[in-house]
Amino acid sequence: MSERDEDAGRAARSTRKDAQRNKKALLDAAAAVFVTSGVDAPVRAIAAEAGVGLGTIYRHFPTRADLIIAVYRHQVDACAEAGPELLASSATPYAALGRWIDQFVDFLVTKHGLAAVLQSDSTGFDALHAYFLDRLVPVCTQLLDAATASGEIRPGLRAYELMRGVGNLCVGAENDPDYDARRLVGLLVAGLGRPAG
Amino acid sequence: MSERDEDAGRAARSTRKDAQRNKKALLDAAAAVFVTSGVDAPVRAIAAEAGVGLGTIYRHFPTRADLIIAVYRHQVDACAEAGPELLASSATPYAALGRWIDQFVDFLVTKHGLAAVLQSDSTGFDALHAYFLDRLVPVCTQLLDAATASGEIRPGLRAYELMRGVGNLCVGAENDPDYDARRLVGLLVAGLGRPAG
Amino acid sequence: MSERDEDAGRAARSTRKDAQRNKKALLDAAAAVFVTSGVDAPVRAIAAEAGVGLGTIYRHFPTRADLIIAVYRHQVDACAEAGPELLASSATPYAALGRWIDQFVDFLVTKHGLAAVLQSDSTGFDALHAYFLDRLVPVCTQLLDAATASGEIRPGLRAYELMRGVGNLCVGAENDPDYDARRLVGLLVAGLGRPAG
Amino acid sequence: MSERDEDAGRAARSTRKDAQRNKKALLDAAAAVFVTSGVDAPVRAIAAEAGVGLGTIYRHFPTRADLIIAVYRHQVDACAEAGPELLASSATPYAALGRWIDQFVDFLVTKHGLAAVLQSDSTGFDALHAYFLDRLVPVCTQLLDAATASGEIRPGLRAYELMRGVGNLCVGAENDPDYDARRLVGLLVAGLGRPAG
DNA sequence: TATGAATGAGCCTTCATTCAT
DNA sequence: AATGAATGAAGGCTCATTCAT
Repeated sequence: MSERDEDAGRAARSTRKDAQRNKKALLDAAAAVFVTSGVDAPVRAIAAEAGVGLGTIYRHFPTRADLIIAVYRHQVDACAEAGPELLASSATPYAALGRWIDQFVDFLVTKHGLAAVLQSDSTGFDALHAYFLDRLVPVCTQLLDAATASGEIRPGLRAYELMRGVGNLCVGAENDPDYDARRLVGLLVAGLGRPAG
Repeated sequence: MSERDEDAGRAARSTRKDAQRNKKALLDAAAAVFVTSGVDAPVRAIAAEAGVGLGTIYRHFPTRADLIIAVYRHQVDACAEAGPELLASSATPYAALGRWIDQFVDFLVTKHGLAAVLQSDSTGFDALHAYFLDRLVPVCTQLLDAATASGEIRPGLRAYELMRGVGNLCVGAENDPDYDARRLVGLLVAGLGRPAG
Repeated sequence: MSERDEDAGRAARSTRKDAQRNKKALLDAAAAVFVTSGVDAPVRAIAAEAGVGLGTIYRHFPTRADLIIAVYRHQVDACAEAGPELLASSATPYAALGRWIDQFVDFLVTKHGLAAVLQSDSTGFDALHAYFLDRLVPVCTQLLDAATASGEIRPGLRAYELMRGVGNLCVGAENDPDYDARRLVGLLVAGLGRPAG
Repeated sequence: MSERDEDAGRAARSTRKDAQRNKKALLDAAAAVFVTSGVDAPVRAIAAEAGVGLGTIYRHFPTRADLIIAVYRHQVDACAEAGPELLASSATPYAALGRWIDQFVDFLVTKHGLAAVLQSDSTGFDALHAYFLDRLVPVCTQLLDAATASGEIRPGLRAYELMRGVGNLCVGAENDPDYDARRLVGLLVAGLGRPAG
């Protein structure tokens, strides 16, 4: 809008496109590297994967947490948005909760090192940690409340605690063929159900 | 009983008291530092905490795995020995399993970073990881089998998976007042119980 | 001629002047430190001498062998190229051999620690050792063969052995005013001459 | 003889014997380790080879040079003593010189790292260096003077320089089957001979 | 006296981060 | 804006040397 000059305008615009392209490339590269080497991967590795310079990473994402948040924001948002939808489309709130947890688990299990971010001591990932919880705890709370109201589950478990538990169960799951995080989460959710009678 | 496993009898490698004191100090220091900074803590930090030189660590524990194993051996052993005892003294096998898991959780929760060792990708801690599983999986299997035989739990969950799950639930538990690992483990064990009817 | 072997043309890896300056400074510093402390000198010492950080060395020369080779490459090349020229310009092949050896000695004597690289047990300098020999042994062989053919020297000595001998005679020469490596090499070459009659 | 007391005597005597035994064991061990790993071998390795404690080495040989000197003293002495004998028993002084050098080479070549001690910059081995030269240079001078007097060799080369040259030619010889130090030393000595005519 | 435990300087190497180009 | 060169802190490890036992 404000670029009308011939040269300055074109330059500014093309620059902006480059920047956007770089940002996208960085997010893709970071996602790929995180899967391979975890969220602690060397910055260089990410830059190399993206085919950009080191400085470009720091320009777009001053801290590592900024990058991680950006990488996973879309998926976190999708997960948050799925909550109400599942509640509306499922037979019971407990069923919705189960499905929502399943989706959350799918997300975590496919992102190496991501589950660890849910933990309280994720040093250096505070912003990311906070983002996760800010976005997801309300949704989870809504599901828990509904299932409690319907009498399907025992009351008392807070969403934060459930999410931490689910997150923890997913830690390291992708590397171990003998460990099925989904199954254990299933047991956890089953244990949450009000005992018959 | 197991106190003398290493230096059985008077033919111990070293009888020097200061050396033994240092070894003990190192184990205590390592335990403390592991709580604070995890099992990847700098060797220097452990040496400083113990008030000994760097070389002293390398003398007593040539590799990091040696140190970690030594730090937790006693407690792992105690946990292993508790299995049969609980089976004998509890009302039902499922109750024994629950108590044994409780004891295991108590152990893990008080030793930060330890739970992480149960995970499969504990790079560089293979020896420790193996020690844990070699020692505890058989005990846990015995308890699970008994509870399955008594019809109290659904069959099919392997001890390794249960222990990994419990271990995971305990990761980071000690630092977060809002997260009660025991409670979540309780839900997991409850979920394991055969649904009434 | 050989100046541009590495960064041939304008498509050089890096055009940054400061980087080139640093690389040059590192080569000079390494050469100087090698004279003082041998080719096993601490990396830090070389970095300090060059006035650059530690990482800069590792960037330009990932391994110590890379650095040593780079330090001496030009001179080795010059020496190799001088062989045929001397053969063409000298009165007899034996005279050419003598002059070539003189040049080689001049080279070695002014680069402390370099002579040691000719030795067989230069642990960790295999690449450098190989470079030296690959480059110079053929030249020396040519000179020896010519001098043998002209009947000026006794046959049988291989170029490798002669070069090792000359190299050895030069070890430590620059630090000792009472030791004249050139003189001793002169005796060696004289001894190689076919006895009159 | 002077120990007559029952306890004190036995103790003192046995102690003295132990000490001698240890010193001998250390010399043998050091000689063996020097052959294997050079004169820079870790002190620990020598102590281990000798089956004594670290402190024992330092008691008997406060510095590394002390140990090296002790290890080679006998052989240096033997070499020194061989000079006059060879002069007396050989046909000509030049022949005696050649034989003496041969013996010296035999000595150096069989002791890894020893030849390097002849060099001027043998940092930390100054005492050893000095011992070598003090002992051998006079002998070598005597041989050179005699051969000069007999007109067999060109005059002017000092004993120190010859010995340095021979020592240098022997550096690293034991590890390289393609390098025959004796042969090269032979050429050097041949080159020393007065040219016919 | 002998032992070997302890110390800590010193080296190597990696990688986050800054900044000249 | 982008690049990647440079920096240097951080951490692992090895040994020479001292000194309590």
